[in-house]
Amino acid sequence: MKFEAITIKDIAKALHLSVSTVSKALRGSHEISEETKKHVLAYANEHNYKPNPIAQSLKRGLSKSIGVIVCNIDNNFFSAVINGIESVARQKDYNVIITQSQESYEREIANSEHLSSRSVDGLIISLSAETKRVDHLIKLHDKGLPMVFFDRITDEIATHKVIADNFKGAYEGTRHLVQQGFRRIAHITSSSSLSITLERLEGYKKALADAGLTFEEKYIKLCPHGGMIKEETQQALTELLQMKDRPDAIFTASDRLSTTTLSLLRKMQIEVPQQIALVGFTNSISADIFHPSLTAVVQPALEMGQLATDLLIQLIEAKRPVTEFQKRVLDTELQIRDSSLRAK
Amino acid sequence: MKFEAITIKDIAKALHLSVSTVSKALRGSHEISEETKKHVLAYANEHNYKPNPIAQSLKRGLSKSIGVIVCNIDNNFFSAVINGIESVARQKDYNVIITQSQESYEREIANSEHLSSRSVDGLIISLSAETKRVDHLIKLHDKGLPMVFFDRITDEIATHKVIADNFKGAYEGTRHLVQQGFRRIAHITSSSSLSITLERLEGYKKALADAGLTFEEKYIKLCPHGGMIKEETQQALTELLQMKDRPDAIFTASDRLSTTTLSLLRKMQIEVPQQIALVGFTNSISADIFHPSLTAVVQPALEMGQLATDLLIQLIEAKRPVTEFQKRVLDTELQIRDSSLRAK
DNA sequence: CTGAAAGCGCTAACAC
DNA sequence: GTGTTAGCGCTTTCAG
Repeated sequence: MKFEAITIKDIAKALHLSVSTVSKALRGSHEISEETKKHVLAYANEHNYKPNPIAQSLKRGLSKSIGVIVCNIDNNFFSAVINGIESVARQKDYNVIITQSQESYEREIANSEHLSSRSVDGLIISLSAETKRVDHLIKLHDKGLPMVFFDRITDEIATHKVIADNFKGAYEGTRHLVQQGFRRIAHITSSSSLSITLERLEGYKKALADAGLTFEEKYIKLCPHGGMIKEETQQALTELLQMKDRPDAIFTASDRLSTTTLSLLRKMQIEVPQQIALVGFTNSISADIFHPSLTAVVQPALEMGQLATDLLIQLIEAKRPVTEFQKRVLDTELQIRDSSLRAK
Repeated sequence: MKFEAITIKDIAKALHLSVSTVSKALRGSHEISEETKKHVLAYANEHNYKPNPIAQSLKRGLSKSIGVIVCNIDNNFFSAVINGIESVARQKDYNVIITQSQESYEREIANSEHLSSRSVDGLIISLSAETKRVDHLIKLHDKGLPMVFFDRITDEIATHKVIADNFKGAYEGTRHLVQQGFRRIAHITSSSSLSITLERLEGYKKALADAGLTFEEKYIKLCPHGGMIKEETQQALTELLQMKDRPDAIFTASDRLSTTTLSLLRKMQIEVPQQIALVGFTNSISADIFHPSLTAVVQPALEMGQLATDLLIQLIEAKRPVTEFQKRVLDTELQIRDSSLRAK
């Protein structure tokens, strides 16, 4: 089975014109008489002619589509980013092809190779938690494939980048816990190779330092798969809770980590915030109905997606090679709820 | 800027062969000598040759990509379905292009037209809440575009369909409330034009009937935009709560409606389940950490996506027109949590 | 103002 | 076993 559509040739035949005349007429060229144009347009509309985008792509060497690689769609942060990507792409008449790395380095490589080789005009990427080397992307970038990074970025490729103000977000989240009177604040975060991990860690450290609290290495727990593997989070949490100077608060660094931590605490019947407080990065639309409602550092996910797409399309459509690259840092928002409030 | 890649022609030139020889060698044709094949393969590998998928598509008249139209990605049910679609598509070497209707009829039409006209080989669709007529899809289907419906389906197009057992899911959810001792059970649901609305309503009614409870029209509240517009849900809820024989339980029919209802009840400081119990269709991965944890009718979203994709690819790759269509009905699961438990 | 023809990268008859 | 050629649908010189 295949889908049959009307082509320029069909129109030409029906109207006793040449294909080139029809082609020009359809695109409103000045060299075609008004009358001919009218005929052609009328016939095209009537028969619902749509140019074959594949043929156009082959001709132009551009596919009018952009590829997206995120770790996982099933995550409020990334789905909101994709929402943003989609809206801008649609408006500029680009298709969006979404792929997931599932935090796997292998799959990230496979996806990037699949998406490249002419089938997309550019790439929007957030690195997987497992990714430590970006040679696969450097190779594509060197060959001229435009790309924009967001959220989990790399310094090794010179191109546009869009991130939230991770330092500030983490700083504010941690400072809030300090202000509430918590003193032993743990930090559960992702793979140490991710840019966001470092930035958020720095914000956390600074907030402690500014409050005169000493930073304790033992309170930092890494989850190399960013919460995709529940056991990692379980393990991190268990270790924290077994310490003799057990933390009185936790600051989690990502969407999945935040919800998983809350879920695990609940299973262990540990009361939040009475026994341990919690603040986390999350874009969950349900943070207000969690038990307890979750104090959240929220990223402007939609805007990040929109901006990344704008920047990518600029790169794709640039007449001359772009040499000045932007690193856009958008503000986060701290939404204070019950999970971080000091019991009176 | 555009992405330059090596072509068959380049290989042919370098090896002093013809393009057809190279083409055949690359696909391991028997008519090519082992030696030539070896040379060609070696050169291709070395220079990282990848066939241009656009040219292949144009040639074959197939794009090896499938289009998806869902109302919204930012929703645990749909993102999980997409996860399923993606996994099967990837495995069978198809690209997935995801679009969102945002529950808008207009956008559904625009998306379906955009995706068709040869740029995708088939469509996987869940209808928007606003959609009452499916002429736009009938037109495409009649032209030979394979499509598979899931979740929100239509009877007007003869093709494969994949749904959850909405009747049974709603029946079990409602019966559970009855068993817990609730008697005035309201039902907040989506647009009356959606198949899922009807099926779930029937399950709800049957459960009441089997329990000897009389069905009350006034306890049914429709949200024509399926929860996308918060005010609709707000309105529905307010009306229910102001009744003099106010419901003692609510059964919500979709992901968004369930979380929005819970959120609104919390804002109004109405205790769940003490003042009103709640059971809802939802695939939220966080239902266990809601306040209270939410009793959920869960759909096998991943499997639905996988199955729909399998069926679609069968249609696309069928040698002869398919005339026997399947309607696959997958089981739902009732996860009982606190929101529906009768206070002792 | 209109048409013929080349070519985007690839495949597949059909020659040789 | 290898090469020539036509053609997928479209755009774009270049002639007429």
